[in-house]
Amino acid sequence: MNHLKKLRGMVDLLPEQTPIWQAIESLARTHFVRAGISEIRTPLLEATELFSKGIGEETDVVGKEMYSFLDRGERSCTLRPEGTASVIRAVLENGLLNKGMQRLWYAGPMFRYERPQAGRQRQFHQLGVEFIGLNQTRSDAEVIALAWNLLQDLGLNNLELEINSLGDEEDRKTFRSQLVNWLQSRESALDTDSQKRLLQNPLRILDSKNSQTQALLEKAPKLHSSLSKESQKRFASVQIHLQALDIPFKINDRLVRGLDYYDQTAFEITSPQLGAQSTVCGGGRYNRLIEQLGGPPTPAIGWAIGLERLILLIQQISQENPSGKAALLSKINHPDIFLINKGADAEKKALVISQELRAAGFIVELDCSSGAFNKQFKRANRSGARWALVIGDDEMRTGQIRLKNLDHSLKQNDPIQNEQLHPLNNLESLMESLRTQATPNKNN
RNA sequence: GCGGGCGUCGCCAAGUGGUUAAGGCAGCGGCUUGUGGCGCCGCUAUUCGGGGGUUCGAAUCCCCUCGCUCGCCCCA
Repeated sequence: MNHLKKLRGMVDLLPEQTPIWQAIESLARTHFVRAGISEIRTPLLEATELFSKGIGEETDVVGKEMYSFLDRGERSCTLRPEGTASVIRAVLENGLLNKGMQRLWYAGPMFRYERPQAGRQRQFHQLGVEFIGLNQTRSDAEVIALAWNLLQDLGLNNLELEINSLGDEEDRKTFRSQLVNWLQSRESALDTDSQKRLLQNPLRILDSKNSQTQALLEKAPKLHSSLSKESQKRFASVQIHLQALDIPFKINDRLVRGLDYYDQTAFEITSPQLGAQSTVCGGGRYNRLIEQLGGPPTPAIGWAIGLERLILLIQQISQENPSGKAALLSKINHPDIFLINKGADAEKKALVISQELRAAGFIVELDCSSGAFNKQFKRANRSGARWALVIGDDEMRTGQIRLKNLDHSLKQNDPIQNEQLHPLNNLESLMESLRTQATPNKNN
């Protein structure tokens, strides 16, 4: 077992974990359908240039986290580190903007070459939304509400929505020079990372985790006060709409986000229960990106949810409250019927019956072991199935199939409910009985 | 890229220099050729992530390496 191991930062999703993924995906899909949002699927692999141009050369994602390599034609390729750039590329390349504004969602794996830690992997999964061609502040609120409502519907309490306005390019330019001026005279008080950023990306200093730097920033110039009248009005309007939707939020003056393309509204949804990597959902407006990638000037806004972090949260909340909504999501589909069978003729008949029952909509597990009956019963019990259906030589002889309720509590006291006989050649009465006595699966 | 913690069976582990590496769970087989929850019995690591060294003797000490994990940076 030493050789065939997955690469660092890659993760297998095992059968017991996939139900929760499916539950999230299906709930998300219904939210998107209701909101008139269509799915888009783009390649995992893109030309490196798309991301360096789109996300920004100076960002950490592009500078040190891209999963890049040369293909056989010596082209530089990169496994997508995020979804937005690819979606915009696809929209432009396929002329979708000619059909008007686009409301899109996507889901799938993303790749960043970083050291893994809790809530961070090299291959991870995002679920994202992009509204392209809209600049009204109502669309900001709608996009945020979409994320918020989905997370609520997944049973997540305890989330915090933080919003900020980064203003437009002009606003940021004036703020940047103010901030740099102010900080330069106090450079020695900054932590070393922030000192480096003073030259490269000074706005990022604002969300430094260093407490001394944070204390210093208390007195620094505020981004808010550099916003133009229009940007301020815009931000106020976003807030009014969020209030109208009863979505609680906090304004975080320090929220700047690490991708270069953000403009105006930026937001994050975090959970205090996640440890160091606490952001579940991040997003914002990006009104310049499309032009930057060669398209017509087009406003847009979007977000992405990190699915691994989301699932981490759901699992924590499920533990705290095993009967809550979040806990129901990881429910496993146990079979309705476990088919116990032994003997050449019986096994052939059982195979046929299993198909008929499945065609009728029942979840059926067929035991193919030809093993002793007591072994098969043990497996039936473990499978979590509600019913055991038994076919052996005796049943073939009498033409009666045996249906047993596997519910433990019924064993001794109620033999009638515990075992029934049904004709082998006409499954109608069996199916009828299964339907009318349909009970929820035991074992969650 | 930089720090901290950890690597003994599929999982959880005891063992911290002395001759056969506890135990529990799961798995398989039996008690019980055709009837499940319980019980009892048996089986399942020539080997302690890998390599090298010290020693009469190493899972236990030293060095190197690989992997996992948490944190920093940054992000979902």
